[in-house]
Amino acid sequence: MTQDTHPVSHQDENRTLADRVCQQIITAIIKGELATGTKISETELARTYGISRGPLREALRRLESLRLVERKPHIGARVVELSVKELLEIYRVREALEGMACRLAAVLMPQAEIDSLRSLLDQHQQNIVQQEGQAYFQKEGDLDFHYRIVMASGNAKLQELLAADLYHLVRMYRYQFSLSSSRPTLALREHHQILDAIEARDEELAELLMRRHISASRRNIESKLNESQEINQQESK
Amino acid sequence: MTQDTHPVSHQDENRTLADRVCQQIITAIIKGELATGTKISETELARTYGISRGPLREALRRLESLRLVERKPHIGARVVELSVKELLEIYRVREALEGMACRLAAVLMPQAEIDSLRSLLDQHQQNIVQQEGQAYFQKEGDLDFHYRIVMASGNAKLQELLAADLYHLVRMYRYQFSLSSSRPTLALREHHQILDAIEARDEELAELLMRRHISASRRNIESKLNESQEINQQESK
DNA sequence: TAGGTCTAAACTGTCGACAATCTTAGCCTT
DNA sequence: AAGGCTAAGATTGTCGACAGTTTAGACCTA
Repeated sequence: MTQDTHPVSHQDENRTLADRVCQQIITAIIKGELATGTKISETELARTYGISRGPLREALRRLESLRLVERKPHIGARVVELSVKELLEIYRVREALEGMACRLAAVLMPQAEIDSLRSLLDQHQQNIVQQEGQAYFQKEGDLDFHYRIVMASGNAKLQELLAADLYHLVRMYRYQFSLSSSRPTLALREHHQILDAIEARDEELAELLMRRHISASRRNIESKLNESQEINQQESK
Repeated sequence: MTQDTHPVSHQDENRTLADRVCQQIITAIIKGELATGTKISETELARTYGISRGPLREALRRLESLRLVERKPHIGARVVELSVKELLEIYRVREALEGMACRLAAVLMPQAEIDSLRSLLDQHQQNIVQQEGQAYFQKEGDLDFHYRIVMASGNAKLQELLAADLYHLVRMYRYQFSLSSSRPTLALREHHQILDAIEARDEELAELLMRRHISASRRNIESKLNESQEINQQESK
């Protein structure tokens, strides 16, 4: 997802210290610079970013609400562990929420936005052909498509849950598991079908297709990850 | 919702100051003791609870992630304003998420838990008859039913989004708008039907019925609130 | 040598004070 | 008199220090 499509406006030097550092840590975590499971020392991290522990704790608390770190009282914060199980859970949630978002978008999305989104898909097509591959597409471009539909739902709660919260985790999993779609052409066709349904103002179909699309992604990931990688799912009491 | 069915275990005197105060403020907000739209003074509220501003800010941060307060940098925190619009948005989200939860529960919920839930519904029946009315039912009992199904989904993300986050807001709206179901008997019958579908392990039907159930609630609220009350939907830039 | 206990170091939770920003009230200008 | 500017007050953001808890390691015991 590109920076400027993001809901939070980043006219950087106006915000609070905790805000900026929080954003930095998010990036570091998503890109894996702070490895999963790492214990985060408040003192040390505060020194690293050149701030006091106060703002840093605020940033950590925000990261906790994004489910990027876990905190336990008197023990400390660690970067979350990724597990196939959780990833699949997230896809169930996305199936439900984005399905609803798509249904609402089918009613509300202005024709102009539909046209614009259509051209975005054409651009994705170009990228697939040019790069002969899946690199760009599933990594950021795919989220752009989903992001736009969520925004078109006109439902602030949906936007907040998906775009502001869940997508951080999705991006993290993609980076760390190197998840690029093994089916970029198929996924693109599905995107077009979804947009067709929206353009036809067929809410029922739009929701159905979006749910199928995400469900297919989930099953794809499921079969791929269950055989190859074996991510350790730690238990924590 | 009763205290002990809650996910966070409250063996009170073991937790941190911010934890306890956070819980207190949540209750105060939900019950309306801190009126909606009220500006929260950190200094004053800290004095009220006899703690320093540090833990209080942590509590406020937590409340922000629950969407019970809104914070703006350098300006302060205020209790959220309630609006019909947001309440309806929440019901859309619930329809999507609880529909999915119900689908999963239809596969996973153990028979013993189904039986237990059935007896809970019987108990609700008693309450409706005894109190000749809707007071108890929709207020806390209804959430108990939904809560149990969400828990039976076996999906931690769903549980977290619904039970830990969204239900606080739902309870707040119920308190403040005095929302008790105008159709307790009908709602109870729907609950039974949903449970029937789960017991029959019919995921498709279970999801459908739950979505209809919540959707009906939404339309009910919609028609009731749009005519009678006129909640002011402030704009904030 | 294995296990348990105790002690010390490290870390998180909490507090009070200072700095930066916003708000408000008064004054001046037109 | 109305509107804008300025300065003082209040409030939030940030910092450094202290207190309580956890953790790690050494020492002792069996």
